Amino acid sequence: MTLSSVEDILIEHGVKPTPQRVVIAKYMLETHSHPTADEVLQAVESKLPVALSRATVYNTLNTLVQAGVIREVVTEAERTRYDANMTEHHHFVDVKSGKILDIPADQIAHLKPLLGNNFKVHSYQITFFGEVKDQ
Amino acid sequence: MTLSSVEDILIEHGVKPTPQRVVIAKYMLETHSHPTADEVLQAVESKLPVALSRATVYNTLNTLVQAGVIREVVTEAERTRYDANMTEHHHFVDVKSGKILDIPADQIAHLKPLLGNNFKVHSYQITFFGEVKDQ
DNA sequence: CTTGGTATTTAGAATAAGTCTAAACCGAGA
DNA sequence: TCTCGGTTTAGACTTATTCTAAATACCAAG
Ligand SMILES: [Mn+2]
Ligand SMILES: [Mn+2]
Ligand SMILES: [Zn+2]
Ligand SMILES: [Zn+2]
Repeated sequence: MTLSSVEDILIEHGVKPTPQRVVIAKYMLETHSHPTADEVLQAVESKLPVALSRATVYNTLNTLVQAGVIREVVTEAERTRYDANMTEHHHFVDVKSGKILDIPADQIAHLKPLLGNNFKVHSYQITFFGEVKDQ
Repeated sequence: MTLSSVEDILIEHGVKPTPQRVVIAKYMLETHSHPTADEVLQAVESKLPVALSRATVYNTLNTLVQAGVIREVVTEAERTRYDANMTEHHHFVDVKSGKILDIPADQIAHLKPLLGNNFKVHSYQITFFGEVKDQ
């Protein structure tokens, strides 16, 4: 992904493409690792000629979430992760490695999930967000 | 729920029933509110003749999780909630009130969830925990 | 009952993710 | 070139949770 195509994506989403934002968005759009803010900082700071502040990483990630470029992923209480895969999908956490894999939504259309034989599901959790009408 | 029946439950789970643990477990077993550690502390401290330490609340909640008396619920990044409902179920977060409701697992056996007309689902997330076989 | 060892509790310090603040910086116009 | 609003920065701050070290409770053996 070229820097200028990342710029285009930011502009399309109404985000002014500063060097910090471009480099962070580029990293998010290329990785599949569902990184934490700190992982983004580590991965990206060497790509800029100036120092990159932790505050800027958080500011940018929050801006990108607001703009609909990325989303937050909450799989553990300790920290938030970020994900540029905006297709409807869920997550599979490998408890051994901690790695988070994407599961396309249509792949679990029939519950008692048959994800394929490569996944051994210990447990899963569905969390709904919405509104309750009565009381 | 009587104090001694709570004691029995703790003993059955291999947890020594101290006054602090009994009072915390009793509260957890009676509420349906998926409280945070701090909410447990608030609700319970007046029930003991001695001061109750935050550390004891966390120690006890962690002990009860380990023992299988309660479980952790992670619906938001900011803090962990606790739940004594150990039946297979998921959670519905009312984004207006923040309240968390239990959804029995069999109630969503057919996806594209029909929870009944009292729930307006904005979004939902399924998180699997398990092991991946290939890489 | 004593005594000593182990588990538990406690207050407060420490840790760590995330936010806030105030000053410096930057870039698009006037 | 000058100005101004938006952005970035370092570091302080907040807050949930854990850690620490001392005090306490409990219990078994003598
Ligand atoms: Mn992906
Ligand atoms: Mn319940
Ligand atoms: Zn994802
Ligand atoms: Zn529940």
